[in-house]
Amino acid sequence: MAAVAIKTGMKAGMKIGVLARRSGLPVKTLRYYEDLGLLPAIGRSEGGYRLFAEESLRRLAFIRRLKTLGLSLEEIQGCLVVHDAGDLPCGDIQIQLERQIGRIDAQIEELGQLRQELQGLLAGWQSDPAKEWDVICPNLRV
Amino acid sequence: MAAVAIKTGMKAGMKIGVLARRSGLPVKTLRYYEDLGLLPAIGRSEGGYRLFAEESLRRLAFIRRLKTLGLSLEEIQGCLVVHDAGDLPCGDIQIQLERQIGRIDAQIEELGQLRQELQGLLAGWQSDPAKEWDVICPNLRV
DNA sequence: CTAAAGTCTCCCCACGAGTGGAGAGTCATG
DNA sequence: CATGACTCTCCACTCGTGGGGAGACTTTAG
Repeated sequence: MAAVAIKTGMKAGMKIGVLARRSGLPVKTLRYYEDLGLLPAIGRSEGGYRLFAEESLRRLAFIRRLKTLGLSLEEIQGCLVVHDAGDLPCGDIQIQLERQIGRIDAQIEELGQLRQELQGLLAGWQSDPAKEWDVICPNLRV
Repeated sequence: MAAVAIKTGMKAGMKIGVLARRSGLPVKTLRYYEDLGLLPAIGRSEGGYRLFAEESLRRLAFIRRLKTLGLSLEEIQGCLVVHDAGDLPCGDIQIQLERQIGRIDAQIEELGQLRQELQGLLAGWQSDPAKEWDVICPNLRV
């Protein structure tokens, strides 16, 4: 009985397939994250199988959330390193998110300019102009 | 005299280095374009060197222009095929550019939503909240 | 004990638009 | 004719985030 209690009570760690099912991520992705150091396993089974703690689920949720916010795995890892050092990563995450807003703004700006250029071109577009010998498309004065 | 006139008058074609200098593009890029079929050479010299016509310069200007407008080489090639068939590619280019505006709009929309999500998160951000045991960053309710 | 399912490592593939280099051949100038 | 500049082909690599599969091993259920 005690042995059973110990057995069921001791979480030796999930194998990767269980973590995959519980997190909804492919096994390949979990291995990839572990290789990157993003998702440390607590160890290996006797046969060499990766073993993950419950905490890995929180970690993966965190990673996924930051990924949907547009952070790269490298940036996410930066935050996790802080967390793993025992500190609250909120400050670092804030910085990353602000930087991300900056990137987005730059991109939107760039896209807006491009859009305007395209609009301007199309505004004066003649779909069937006179053929010119020295230009591929007379609408594009290159 | 006649021979000289023929010699100077006959443009046997530029070698790739000349085209590179005159177009401002790297030799490697020109070879790459030629491999893709984007920039046909008029032939080869006896020694196997690519020879390009003057027209290649216009072609490259065209390619560059459409590239700055955000079209892929594949899309550009689509337009050039029409041109090479002897037709005016204006209609096809117009379609591509309109499609490109559509892509840009979709991207801007997506970026705007992401930006808003980030803004919302940062609006209520607490850079030094109480530590919680079951969450990596209390600002991110994952 | 056996068969199936799970897991391991290792390597290649994808995308787009090139870039870099090796080794060999060609051309132009002195 | 020699030397340097030019060009050729072929191969690998870049960046990020994994996916696919082979071949071997481990674990689990019956």
